Amino acid sequence: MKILIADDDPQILRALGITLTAHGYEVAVAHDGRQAISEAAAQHPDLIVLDLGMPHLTGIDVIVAVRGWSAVPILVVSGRADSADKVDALDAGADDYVTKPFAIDELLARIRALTRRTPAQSDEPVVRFGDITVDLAAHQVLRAPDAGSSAEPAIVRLTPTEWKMLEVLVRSPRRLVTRTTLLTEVWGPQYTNDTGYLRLYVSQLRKKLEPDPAHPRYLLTESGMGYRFVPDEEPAPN
Amino acid sequence: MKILIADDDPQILRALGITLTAHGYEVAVAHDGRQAISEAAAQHPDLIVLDLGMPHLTGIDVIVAVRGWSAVPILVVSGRADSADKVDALDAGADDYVTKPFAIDELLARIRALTRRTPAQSDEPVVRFGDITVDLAAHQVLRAPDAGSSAEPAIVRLTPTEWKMLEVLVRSPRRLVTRTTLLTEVWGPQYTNDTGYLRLYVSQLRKKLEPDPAHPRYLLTESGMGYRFVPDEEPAPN
DNA sequence: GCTCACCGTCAGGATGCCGTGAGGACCGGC
DNA sequence: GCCGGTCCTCACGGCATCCTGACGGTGAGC
Repeated sequence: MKILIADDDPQILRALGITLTAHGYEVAVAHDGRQAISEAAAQHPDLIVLDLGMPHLTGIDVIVAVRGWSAVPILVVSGRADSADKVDALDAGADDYVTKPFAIDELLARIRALTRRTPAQSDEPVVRFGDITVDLAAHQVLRAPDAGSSAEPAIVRLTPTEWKMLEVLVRSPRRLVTRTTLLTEVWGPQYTNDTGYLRLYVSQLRKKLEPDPAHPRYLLTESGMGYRFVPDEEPAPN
Repeated sequence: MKILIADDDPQILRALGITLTAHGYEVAVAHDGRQAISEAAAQHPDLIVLDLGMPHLTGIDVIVAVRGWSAVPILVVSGRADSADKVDALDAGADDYVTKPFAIDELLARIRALTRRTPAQSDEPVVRFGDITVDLAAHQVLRAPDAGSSAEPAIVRLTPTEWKMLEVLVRSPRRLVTRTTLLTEVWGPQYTNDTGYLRLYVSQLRKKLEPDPAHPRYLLTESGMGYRFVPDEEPAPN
């Protein structure tokens, strides 16, 4: 769940960012109206927390611009408590309006209320290699059936640890992933020196994903350093 | 566009009724919590303006009850400005919270904001799997009769908790639903660690929905991660 | 050819998670 | 007050997952 915070006060920006991150949200920021619009377009946030009093563009302009192409929930935060301001913002397309100063608990509750109506729709990518399809959003791995057969794609069952490991590798295609980063990402920050699980789980992943586990083609090992996920470049029709 | 106003103060009730009628809304009224629930069920309003401080039932109870079967927008009006009250109401399922005294213009703008958002999601689908039909809009689950029999579809009775859980799963077909998201969606944002209810309700849902509860086909469990609803694709030959 | 470090794989046991039944607490209806 | 329904707690058997230890293979350096 990604939230875009648009505010020209760096202090508020920072405080809000910390709070939202602590509550499990992914956070993007913008310092003025123009940036708010471009970030909203680039990041596809699931919600926008928008300060009305920003330079370059008024908050109303930002709302109208974003509403031009997106139905993302917009929560306006403003120092002005005048009802005319609220009416203007809400009628421009905002979904909620909170006046400063506000209780952070209330803001969080309002964020939950708004995101409750439009759940998820994350645009996580789908990674393909060989006859394997990794769907990051659905947490699912599928194996395409043999060519010519019209059977269903088969579900590849992964254990939680196997999945986390595959996720880390697949999110950094073609890049070397150090043994220590793999350990900390999958098992936690306190795990730093390998005692053998890495080799085990790489082995099991290869057994489940590689066409020929003995000669890996996608999950490569860099001796002494770590592992590397390499998707096949061109389709390789041969 | 029909709005249900629930308030025990006849003066406010009357003033709001006149204003809303003048703005083209159809108006229904309730004088206490119990009546609010029954009117909401009978009238199917497009929005509910709910006073928190009513006799017979607290406003929170009304929200929870209505949310048990309906997603109608709920705008809470209350004399209490304490942020804890706001958080409780919003987390119970309210969509907005306005403190008295309020400007009538602002209330109207918030009503417009809430009603603007809902028609977009009026495409409540009907989900089918096996001999089960889940009607999200009607909040009903039906089991088709045996083939050849000309009997009526039987209604499958679900408790409120079972329904919420099924709804969350069915709304994300094929996607893994984490244990924590299930908990927060069904029991509320403050519930985050399982103490066993999840397993219990999944078990009961399977007992009511699965053709063979011992070998689930639609409500699958991903050990260590969560659950997944998988509708059947095409018949899947061989 | 030898050593050594590193990697891949297998099997077995410990741990934690899952499904399910029984029973108590609570609440609204009669 | 009694009763039916719903929700939750607790306990137990079964199983998936995880980790450990051991063994063999490979390649680099000498």
